[in-house]
Amino acid sequence: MLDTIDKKILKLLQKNAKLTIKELAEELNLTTSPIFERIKRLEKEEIIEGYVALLNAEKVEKGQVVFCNVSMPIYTKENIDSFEKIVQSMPQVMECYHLAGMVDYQLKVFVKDIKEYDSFLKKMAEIQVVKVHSSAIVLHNVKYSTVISVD
Amino acid sequence: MLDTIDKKILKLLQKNAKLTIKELAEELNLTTSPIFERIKRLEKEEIIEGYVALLNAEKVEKGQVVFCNVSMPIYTKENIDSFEKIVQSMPQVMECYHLAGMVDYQLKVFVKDIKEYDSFLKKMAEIQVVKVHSSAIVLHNVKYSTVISVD
DNA sequence: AGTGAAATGACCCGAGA
DNA sequence: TCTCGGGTCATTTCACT
Repeated sequence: MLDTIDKKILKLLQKNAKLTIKELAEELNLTTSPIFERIKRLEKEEIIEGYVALLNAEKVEKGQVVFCNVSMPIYTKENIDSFEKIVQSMPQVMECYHLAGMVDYQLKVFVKDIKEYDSFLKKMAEIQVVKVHSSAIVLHNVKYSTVISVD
Repeated sequence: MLDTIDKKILKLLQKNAKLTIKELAEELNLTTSPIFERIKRLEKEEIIEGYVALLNAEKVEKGQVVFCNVSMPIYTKENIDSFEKIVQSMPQVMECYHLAGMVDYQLKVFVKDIKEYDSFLKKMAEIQVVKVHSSAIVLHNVKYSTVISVD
């Protein structure tokens, strides 16, 4: 499905989506046309999901990351759907995973500071179908990457 | 520091970095020049950290997400530096946070399947300065976003 | 699947309000 | 800070290998 050239294109575009087709072509010893066609194919097959700008969270006053662990005491389809919809609409929640383990869900939340996280927790408390189990405050970010290894 | 127009530009580029300056200009009822200048300023001030392509993890055979929680029994500067460097060099580790709480670090790991996670755990076991405390398998992804709310 | 060339369109900059 | 306009460069398509 993906040959060596495709993988190299994906590796490079994951690091820098602003690389021109010409630059990619030079790097991979090809002309622009095949690179162009390959990128279009990777987009069409949705291997490339999109291109986004990444911001510095601290510089936009969302530098505090907190993980919020919640459980769902009454585990029904209605409660699952309801909770997941709410979470998807909350802009502070960057990520949410349904886990196999002690807690049912883990939310990664971006806030300005702990005070703002306190407000967030109050909103969570209003969601009847889940109970906040615990919070884990991030002291510092060791690694954040969007680059998936395609080797 | 950021006015309404800057915030709108950031909001749009976080969703789709392929928007042309012309399209942004039309959306915001301006000409291309001010949009161009503003984007250059946001890049220079590193509010925009970069532009990346996002891939579909399942389609590149990295569809299994696992959170790996580790603790560091002997908490010294040397051990911290050593561990953080190793983590940063591991391509399976997408994210790693130093936490205030029961466990010291949480790693978000992308693997093909549980078998591949088993191999990963064996590598973690070789790192002398940390002990794997627990793993949380992701059943499904409820939300994943790179868009930070700048309102 | 690749090259090369030509048209289309985006980026980028300077002059002026 | 903005508009307008033009030169330069990247993207996209196509005929051919």
